Amino acid sequence: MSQKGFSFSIQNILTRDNTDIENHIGREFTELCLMSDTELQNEIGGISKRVPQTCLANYKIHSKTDCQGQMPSSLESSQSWKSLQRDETRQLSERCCSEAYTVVCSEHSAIERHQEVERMADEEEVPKNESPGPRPGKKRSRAAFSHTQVYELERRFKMQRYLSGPERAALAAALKLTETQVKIWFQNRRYKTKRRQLAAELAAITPSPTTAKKVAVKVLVKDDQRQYRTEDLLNPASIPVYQAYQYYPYIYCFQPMPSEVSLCGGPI
DNA sequence: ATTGTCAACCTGAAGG
DNA sequence: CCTTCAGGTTGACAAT
Repeated sequence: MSQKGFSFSIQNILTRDNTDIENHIGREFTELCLMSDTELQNEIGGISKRVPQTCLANYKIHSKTDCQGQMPSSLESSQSWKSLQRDETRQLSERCCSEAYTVVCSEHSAIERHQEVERMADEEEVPKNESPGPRPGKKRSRAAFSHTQVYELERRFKMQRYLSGPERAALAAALKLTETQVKIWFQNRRYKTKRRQLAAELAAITPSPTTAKKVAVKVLVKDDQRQYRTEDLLNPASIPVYQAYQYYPYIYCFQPMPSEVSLCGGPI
């Protein structure tokens, strides 16, 4: 069975369409979800080097949800499921479980409750009117939005690049995010789009290094020896050109500089 | 260890 | 004054 080049799509996960995955792996979800972590790793670990852990977790959670409504007791005690609920793997489980699990389960999972408690704690620490600056003594956190949240945000962004206040509030409520998170996400997304657009335009007009134009330059110093007299330098036409250097339009920026000085007009 | 990604954050400007 | 924006930076995290 060849598994090379196969990877899960978010759509697979969101729509719980397991057919593709099962075809590639040659096993059913229900079989996989009863395996130990090691067995599962051996079975499907090589499918995607890029997101093995995420896939594994999604795979397992999917298996779990597909076994509803009666959860097999073997699953309940499954090592990976238990591990997902441990603190050290909380982030992984938040990322991978929230959407798949909550879609199926009407009651809140332990993970969701954990998220809620954490969110409430955060809101208590930072009053709503206060600007969200760095909190002294507390490490900056970087939430990882779930697949569903990102999918919905992207979908909405495709439709409209800007949200009104009520639209933002509605979307935030629907995705269980704060309005600030949605606002920042849209800001970052717009900036990202612009950056990529600029990069693409730049790439279109910038010649590649292999096609860089070669021009002649004069060699003024060689082996620490001046090659020309001062009067020669005042009369450049007398100096023969050296052909071996490639032309880089911004090469004048790359002079030896003190460490505090940045290149090309940075802060001095 | 390095690199890429991205949510969070900062600054300054604009608009009400 | 407050909010939102663009543009940029920071820092956490995962992949390599």
